[in-house]
Amino acid sequence: MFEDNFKQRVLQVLNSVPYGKVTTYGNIAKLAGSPRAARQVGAILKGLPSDTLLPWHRVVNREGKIALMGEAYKTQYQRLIDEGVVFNQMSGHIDLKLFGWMMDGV
DNA sequence: TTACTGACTCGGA
DNA sequence: ATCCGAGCCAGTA
Repeated sequence: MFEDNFKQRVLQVLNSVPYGKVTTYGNIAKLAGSPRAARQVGAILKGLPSDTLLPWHRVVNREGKIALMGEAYKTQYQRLIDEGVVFNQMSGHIDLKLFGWMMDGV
């Protein structure tokens, strides 16, 4: 009945992350009802089709850094830049105080 | 059914 | 700040 799959709820939360903002794997897991299932969020994003309309690039780790490597990193980085998200050039992290969406510290 | 995996997170050194 | 070890839990085999 009303107990949707964890995956479906994660996708729903992800779809509500606003343009120009970012959130963390752990935060999405919490909003989806499983605070400790951050790793599953990553696994779900990994399985998304390349042509998905979901804003998967707005998800970073708790340090405000992109969890991907190589080409995928560049893709996510560029898409965030296009949305106006600012990266600290020295450390490569995003200031979650400014760009974080529904984060605890805010 | 059990065992292993990992786009994560946290606490301690 | 960095590094390391352990916990977590939904998929997958």
